[in-house]
Amino acid sequence: MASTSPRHKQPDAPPPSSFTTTRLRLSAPSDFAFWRTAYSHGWCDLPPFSFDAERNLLLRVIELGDGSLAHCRLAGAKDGVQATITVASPLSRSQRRDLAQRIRTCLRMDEDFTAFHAAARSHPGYRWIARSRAGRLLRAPTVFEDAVKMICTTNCTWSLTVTMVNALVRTLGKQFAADLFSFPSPEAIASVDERFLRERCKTGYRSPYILELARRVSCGDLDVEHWRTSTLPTEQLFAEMRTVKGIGPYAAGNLLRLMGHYDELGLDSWVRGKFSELHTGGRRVEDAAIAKHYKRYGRWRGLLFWLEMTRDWHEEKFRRS
DNA sequence: GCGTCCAGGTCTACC
DNA sequence: GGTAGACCTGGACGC
Repeated sequence: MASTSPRHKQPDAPPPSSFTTTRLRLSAPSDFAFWRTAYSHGWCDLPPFSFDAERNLLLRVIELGDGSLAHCRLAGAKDGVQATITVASPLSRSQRRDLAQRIRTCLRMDEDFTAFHAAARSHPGYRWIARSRAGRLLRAPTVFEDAVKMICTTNCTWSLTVTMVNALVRTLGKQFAADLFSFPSPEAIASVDERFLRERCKTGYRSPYILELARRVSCGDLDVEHWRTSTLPTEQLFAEMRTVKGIGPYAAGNLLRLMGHYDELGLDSWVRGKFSELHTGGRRVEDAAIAKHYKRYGRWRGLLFWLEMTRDWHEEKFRRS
């Protein structure tokens, strides 16, 4: 998971004016908050996502099921999301449905957070979560993209993660317009070798892990997309994720959160420091002590934990949410 | 400017 | 099961 707050940069250049622009209105439950979701962790700062913090916009290129590309400019609306879509040729009805569903998946618009917000209200220290309608965590259109990005967050600084993902997108993604690309498919990554990833994408020792994941997914040996709908108990899903090389306890714990399983914490150095800052006056604490602290919150502990760690991102920078 | 050291998760070999 | 070292890069630091 992105363990530093996203940094605002200039949004990508707009698509060519010769393209067709259309609008989609996506309805959401009353406890949905667009910007709380878009800015819930660092994914909004990793290509193909980008964001405009001045105007509260989330942007990205999405690849549809038929391989066509659409540039999406997403904004919060009174009852959901307003999407401004730019495409090379007009969307068919099925393409519009496909695109709408992918946006809803990224923003978790069809998930029920009623029980979570009720749980948050029952703890005085977490009532702000329900009030601010927080809880939905942004994710990619595909689990494959989430998994590759998660591997790219391991054992490095956030700036290096941005470098790696940016290079993957620019060298192996499909180009939509001058500076706009999709995230590369498993097949695209599987088509190159380890040296390409090391030298062109700067993924270093993670290269064989990313390559193996891409090859297993592209040949059908591993179905990561079913992780989002899996009914497996969290422990088993965690174990399945751990079979992917490069996905250790931290990466699996954070991926689980993106799959809607919130009983793992997914600790890294940043959240350990943040926990110490908030709870022990800066004194270093063992992972077991952090786990014990959140155990009382049951199946929601991983989400309450994450929202507590990142609360100041919104309060200091985006008070409008 | 250059060299050295360190931080950051995961894997593998070894005990 | 637990531990140590390697992996790779960028940033901090000292010279």
